Amino acid sequence: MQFSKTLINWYSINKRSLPWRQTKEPYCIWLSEIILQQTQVKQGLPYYETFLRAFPTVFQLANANESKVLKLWQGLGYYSRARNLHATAMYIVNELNGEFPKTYKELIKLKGIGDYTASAIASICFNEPTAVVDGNVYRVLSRYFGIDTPINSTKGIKEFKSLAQELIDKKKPAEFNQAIMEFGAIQCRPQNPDCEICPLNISCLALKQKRISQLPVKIKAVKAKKKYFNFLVFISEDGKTILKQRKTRGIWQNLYQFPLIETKSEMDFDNFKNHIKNHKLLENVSFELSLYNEKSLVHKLSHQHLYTKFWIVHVKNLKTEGTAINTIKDYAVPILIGNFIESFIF
DNA sequence: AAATCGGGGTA
DNA sequence: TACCCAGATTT
Repeated sequence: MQFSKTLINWYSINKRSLPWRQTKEPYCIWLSEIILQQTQVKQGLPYYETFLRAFPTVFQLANANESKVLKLWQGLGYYSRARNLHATAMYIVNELNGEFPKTYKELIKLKGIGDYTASAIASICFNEPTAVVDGNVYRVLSRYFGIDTPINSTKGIKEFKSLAQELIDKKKPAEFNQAIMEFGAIQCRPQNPDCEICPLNISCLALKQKRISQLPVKIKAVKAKKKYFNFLVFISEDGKTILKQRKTRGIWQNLYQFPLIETKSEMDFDNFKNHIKNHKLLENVSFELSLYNEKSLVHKLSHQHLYTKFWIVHVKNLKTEGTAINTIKDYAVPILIGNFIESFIF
């Protein structure tokens, strides 16, 4: 197959020098693959360095507290990746004597490892010919073969996986898998790819049919819902505030935040002051309320747009234990909270 | 099968 | 704005 040879040749010339390409250590490859899920290389790179420095092997990662892992993950998003990373590290150390499974079939049983990551580790570390299908692969295959099956449909997922599996170079699975992904990231990029210099332009069906900009096809995402978040930033006279760990399912699980009051609409000062007077943290408490941001900060997530206000609540004493303000930087918080903490003068 | 889970980058 | 990113998991 000329397709595979061309890709591998292109890769040998054009691949970026990246730290996880200097090793075949399963721990390193696993770590890099988890970090890079739905994450661009530029964004994930510093996290990879940080994690490897903090946890050089799976044993250090397994022995860490989840809070420490989440703190280092702060800002990268999709925090279930960090929780699953830590849980799987503990499983590998405690149940597998620190040794990684060596096959796709065993790898995919681990928390946080799905079809893509199991294929990546199995091929890169253990030379198993299992094809990876990530966003890059969907794009390259849909264009080159002119396939308009939606890539996020059940049919599309099976179809592209099957096609990639047919195309993989079984003698060089690690090379092929990384080549097609890198090719998608660098050459066959989402917008305005330079098809003039593409080594596959002669036989690319989408180019021939002028459908490059229309492929791959993807089923439309649902529109994000608006939510209205009001954070209570307590400040006591003895230098404490209140941070609470999110234990509910949903976004930011196990991260910390200021006490949150979600409302049906945007709150103004008088409205909100009246709204919180019966709040359990303010019962029989004299407090002085001020609003940090008159205009809501809009924090956009994939499925929610958070219209956020930070309300400063000065009190003499807290009704709970509280957290010393000079230690709040040690807690893993959503970047929305982190940005506030950085800019606010306590 | 569809929804959910982040945050940053691009055009 | 809309879409994308070395996807996985839950509903």
